[in-house]
Amino acid sequence: MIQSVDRAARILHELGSGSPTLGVTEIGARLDLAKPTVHGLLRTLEQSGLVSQDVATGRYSLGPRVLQLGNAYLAGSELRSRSMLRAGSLARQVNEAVWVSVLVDDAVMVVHHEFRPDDAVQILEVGATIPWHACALGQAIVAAMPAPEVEALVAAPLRALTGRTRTAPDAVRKALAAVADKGFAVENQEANVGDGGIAAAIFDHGGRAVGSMGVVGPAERLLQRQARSKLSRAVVDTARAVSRDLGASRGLQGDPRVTHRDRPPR
Amino acid sequence: MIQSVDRAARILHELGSGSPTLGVTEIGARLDLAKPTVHGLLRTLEQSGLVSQDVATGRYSLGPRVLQLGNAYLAGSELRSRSMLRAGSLARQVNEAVWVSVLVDDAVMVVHHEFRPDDAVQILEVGATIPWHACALGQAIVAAMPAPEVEALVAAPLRALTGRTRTAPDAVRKALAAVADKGFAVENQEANVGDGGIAAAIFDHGGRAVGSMGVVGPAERLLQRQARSKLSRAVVDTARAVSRDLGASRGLQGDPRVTHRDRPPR
DNA sequence: ATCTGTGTTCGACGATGCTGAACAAGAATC
DNA sequence: GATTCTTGTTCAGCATCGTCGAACACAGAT
Repeated sequence: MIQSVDRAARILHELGSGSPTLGVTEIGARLDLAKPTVHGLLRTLEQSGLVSQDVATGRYSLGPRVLQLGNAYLAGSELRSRSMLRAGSLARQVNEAVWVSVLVDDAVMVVHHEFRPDDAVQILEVGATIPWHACALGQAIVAAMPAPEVEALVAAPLRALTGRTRTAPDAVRKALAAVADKGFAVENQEANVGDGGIAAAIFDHGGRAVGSMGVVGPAERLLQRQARSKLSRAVVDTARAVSRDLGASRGLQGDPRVTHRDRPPR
Repeated sequence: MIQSVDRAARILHELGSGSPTLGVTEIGARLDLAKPTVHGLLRTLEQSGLVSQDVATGRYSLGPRVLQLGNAYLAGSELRSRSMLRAGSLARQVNEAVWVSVLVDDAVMVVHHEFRPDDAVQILEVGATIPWHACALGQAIVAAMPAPEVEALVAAPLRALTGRTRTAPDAVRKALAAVADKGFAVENQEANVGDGGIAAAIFDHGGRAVGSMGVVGPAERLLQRQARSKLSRAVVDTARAVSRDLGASRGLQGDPRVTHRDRPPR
């Protein structure tokens, strides 16, 4: 791992989380780096457009190029491109908003947002992140991951977003087991009061959970008995169809997780 | 300038433009770097989530974290946050879609997209880029920039996107002079056939052009005589209001570019 | 089975980035 | 209004850290 690049990435991450603008000294304190070191890193990042400095205050913030890169990521995302059509069909079929998401660290990030067909004005949520344990999208992915990775996620401290968020490790484990058993996850106001969701994992050709998709909306509408079963079936079917598309895209050779080199890194 | 960080940024840029997935050798060839060098950089970027590797093919692509950063950039952008309300008013007033943009290198990037009020289904264009010389948003910004920077942009080769795109340096200079004179730019199918736009620059407290905003839509609707003058006045007024907001946001002391001599009367 | 292609590892050279101290400017304090 | 904190920035030298050539393991094509 190359030191300076890692530090630069850490600076970007710091600028992206929390305060949108930081000073050299502040960054140095947070990352435990000398002031001139941070300065040099920021200067090169600025030259690449990844960071920009406010000429008036001298403080630094993320540059426009990161947005451009984010857009390029979306444009090139195979999961996104392969799920868009089916997400549209699902949204029209059940008349609800549909989200497609990916796990990054301990949160799911929305990579596609299909609007609820009849709602006029809606906010686009692409790029937004939600703690994995507080939404159906996250629970669906995690429940389908290998046990050791799941344990690492469950063991970390889990923040409560509403009064209904599960934070106790045992409760979360139990919930995940239920999700793995049923094949889909249901969330009832665990992230935002009033909102709920139903989601299922999406797998690639090697059986790895690469993301999830599901419906999102008012809990009372989504989670009443008859809607619930209809929605969950539709979601599971669509997610499975996307998984099939992903698997078919590259001739189905064996599981890449157990192929060649199991040599430990370094 | 730190070498390794600059190279890492260049890799990201390469992954973001053109082919969405690249191999180590290919990147090495494009940037004229040794294979192991590229490999080390990629491994570090991958660990930060900025890049991800396809386990099956071994090729690399942008990682989900860049999208997260892009979202953080939007959330923290002062230009965006200060123009959103006024962009909404403008869109409702003239019943057209409104874009707010920033210049990055030789293209404008859309940082905010206000939908045309009565259109039901529209595609969100935030993060998209358009060559500066082929749209009103770009011409408005560039016409308001210092002469040397303008010259550098005009001197570079300009690509034609439609039959109406101006590419000859002299023609572009003439157009920019007209824009600077009138205070707004008009584009007629120079980027996409059928589409046109009217835009004006946005300035910060130091008089620097930090972006632009304008209306976008079918050329025949926007550019007919009476609509054109009504729209251009509304756009100019709104852009000026945003500029005022930006200037007022940090107590109006003197212009930082012209030392202390020209202190404005208070 | 051979061969070119890939991504990857290793080790040693030396360029390269890190650090502590010192600098100029602005803001806040009294 | 002078003082005393800050802040972002510059400059050196030493040692670290990243770079590169050659060699490896595997995949697909010949």
